[in-house]
Amino acid sequence: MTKEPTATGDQRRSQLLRGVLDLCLLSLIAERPRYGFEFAQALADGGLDLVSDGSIYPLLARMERAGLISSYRAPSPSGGAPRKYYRLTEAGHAELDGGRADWRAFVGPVGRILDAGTHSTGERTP
Amino acid sequence: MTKEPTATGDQRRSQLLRGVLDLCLLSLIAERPRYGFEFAQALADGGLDLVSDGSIYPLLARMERAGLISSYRAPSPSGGAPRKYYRLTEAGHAELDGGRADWRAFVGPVGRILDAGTHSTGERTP
DNA sequence: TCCAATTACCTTGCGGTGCAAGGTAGTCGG
DNA sequence: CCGACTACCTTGCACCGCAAGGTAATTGGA
Repeated sequence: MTKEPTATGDQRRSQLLRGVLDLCLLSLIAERPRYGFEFAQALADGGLDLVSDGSIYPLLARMERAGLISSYRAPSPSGGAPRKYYRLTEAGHAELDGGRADWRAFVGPVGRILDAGTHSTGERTP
Repeated sequence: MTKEPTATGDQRRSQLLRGVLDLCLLSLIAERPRYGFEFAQALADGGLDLVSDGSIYPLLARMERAGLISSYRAPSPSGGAPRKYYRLTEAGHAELDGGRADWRAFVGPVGRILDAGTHSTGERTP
């Protein structure tokens, strides 16, 4: 404990986001059109309180450029600058489906590896 | 489908690894001492056939420098260069525990967000 | 004996991307 | 008219996985 580098734990959370953040945004957009500011909140509501808008806007721009989402502007009902809403394109839907599959194919193995030494009673094939 | 950018899907898998790869290595080492070449195989066995040794060795070096693992050399029984085995330090065990917790705290929310639009029959409150 | 194959380890340049911080623009209430 | 809030976007930084290439040690066949 002399001097924990602080980093290790904190930093991983950031790295974990990579490769999933775009999928999360896609999935959130799939529910209904969303605007930029909303995402950070929605993610925090979902339990992912670690993402800043500085990561989200560039990602949205990238995805739009890639043709996965499209945008339109609408005035803000709560006063302030107009919002830029995003919705999925067909390619976006496909990407989301593929991404969900990727995610599942990733979570299983990783969970298994991480649990390998943790098993409590070792039950199997009921 | 005209011309899938190839990237999107492929690339995500790489990014997914970030933030989890070190944990996987730690977990694999926790089972028993391992050497570098073994990891790629072990990960592939576990279903993660996407990691190259070019990612693993620098990571191992980083973790050793961080005091999470320690190494010793032993001759290869199958002929060839001597192997460099790694084992966990106390800090490594702690890191692994913390990391597992981080992982669980991450998988839940992400899964929930990704599944949000996927509900099959719309069952509710059973 | 010598060299080719095998096993294993490590390094280099590249590209992609999350983050913190800062800047711009539009609208409303006092 | 101006301060405050909402919302969007950009810049500089640093990290890290990957592909490709290079080195070292041991074995066995020509």
